[in-house]
Amino acid sequence: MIGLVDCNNFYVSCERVFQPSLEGRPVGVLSNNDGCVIARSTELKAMGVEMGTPAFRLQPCLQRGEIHLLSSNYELYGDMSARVRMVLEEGVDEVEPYSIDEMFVRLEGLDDAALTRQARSLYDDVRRYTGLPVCVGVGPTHTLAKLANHMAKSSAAYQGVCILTADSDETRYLLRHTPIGDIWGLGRRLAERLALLGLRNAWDLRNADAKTLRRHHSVVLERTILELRGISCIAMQDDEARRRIMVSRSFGRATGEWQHLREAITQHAQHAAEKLRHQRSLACALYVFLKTNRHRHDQPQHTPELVVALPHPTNDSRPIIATARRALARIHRPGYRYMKAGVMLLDLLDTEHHQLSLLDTTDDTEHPRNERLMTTLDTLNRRMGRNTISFGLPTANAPWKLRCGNLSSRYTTRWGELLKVKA
DNA sequence: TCTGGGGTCCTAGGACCC
DNA sequence: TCTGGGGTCCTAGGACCC
Repeated sequence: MIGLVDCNNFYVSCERVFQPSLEGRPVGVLSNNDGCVIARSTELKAMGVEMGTPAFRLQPCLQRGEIHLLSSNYELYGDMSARVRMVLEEGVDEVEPYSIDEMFVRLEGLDDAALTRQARSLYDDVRRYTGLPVCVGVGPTHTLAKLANHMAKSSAAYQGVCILTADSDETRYLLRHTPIGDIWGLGRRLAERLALLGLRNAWDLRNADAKTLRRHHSVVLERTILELRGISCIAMQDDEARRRIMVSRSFGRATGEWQHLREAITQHAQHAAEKLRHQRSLACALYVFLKTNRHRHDQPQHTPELVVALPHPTNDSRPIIATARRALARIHRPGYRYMKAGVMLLDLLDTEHHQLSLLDTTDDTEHPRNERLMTTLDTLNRRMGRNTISFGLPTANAPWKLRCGNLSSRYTTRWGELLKVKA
């Protein structure tokens, strides 16, 4: 069987671990730049605040003190996620992180009673050791585990743990009451198209002809149908290496100035290179883009982009930054007010399997030195905080820097920001 | 005034090969 | 008039996820 451990209102819960006064109150966490709501506490959801609501629309509630809005603190959330993973790894053999707040676990060779005990103990352990509330869903396939988790979350009767078998009355009942759009992997588009065929809920789909639907739609749909029947089609993924690495941010204020754009791209290229080294990969190419503010219909729009090859496969920040800057120079057009910039690393290779290029002119003795330099850089930045050492010194108060008006402390990753306890 | 930042997989169609 | 039958690789774009 496969379990899905999903943290409840993850970002909000991370904040509450260190600010217990937020417990029981309507709390939202905002996207970068404090732009819109990306996580909501149960209380905030109950007030009718939708995902993606722009922060400015909530100003009245905020000023009346009815709600709390926090800037997002990814350093904290990332670290809390790693802790959840460690707790799960104590309890089960195989953990597959699916997103920052969800992890699949493999639960094999257990009878019904043992399965229930195991799921319950994962539920208790994560809460006890990290302070985060979770729900646990268990099923014969990823898709059914996902559904079970949804049930555990939405009905208090389950007390946070729901176990579904392929062919029980309970499963049948739940499938009948699950709209197609709520099934993992099937979105709004497909739901609309399937509705035309009279298929409305998961039970209809489970009993539909998988081969025909594959022909008219896609193999993804066929797999989902089989998964709903309890036939596992989605493998656990063990390789953690990403195939693309993207770093992009909206700016705090729009800017068209070359110097500012160059700083933003430099910073993004640096962070991307850091991520690249962390997963032990090399990039062969990169992609750079700029965007103007698409919500400003009164201003001229420009969204240039460019893919360029790197001189050779590398994870060294310097050629990556240099290439990104050259690409920027080619796409930047004066006279536009840009609102977002980004760098994506492409065609990633595993460091181990890399073949040195005949055309690579770097002296062989340079490679180990460059590697040591990058390793030192990463170690310092990891220990002392990101950007302790960086290429180029960004302008103070540059317009491209993020706005984050209500950022909580990085309680678990910065010595200077530890929680203070008053006696 | 103010609207996020990442990812994945699949498909269709073009270019090209024998 | 008639104009094969495979195959691979690459890319853009759609759909979906959190």
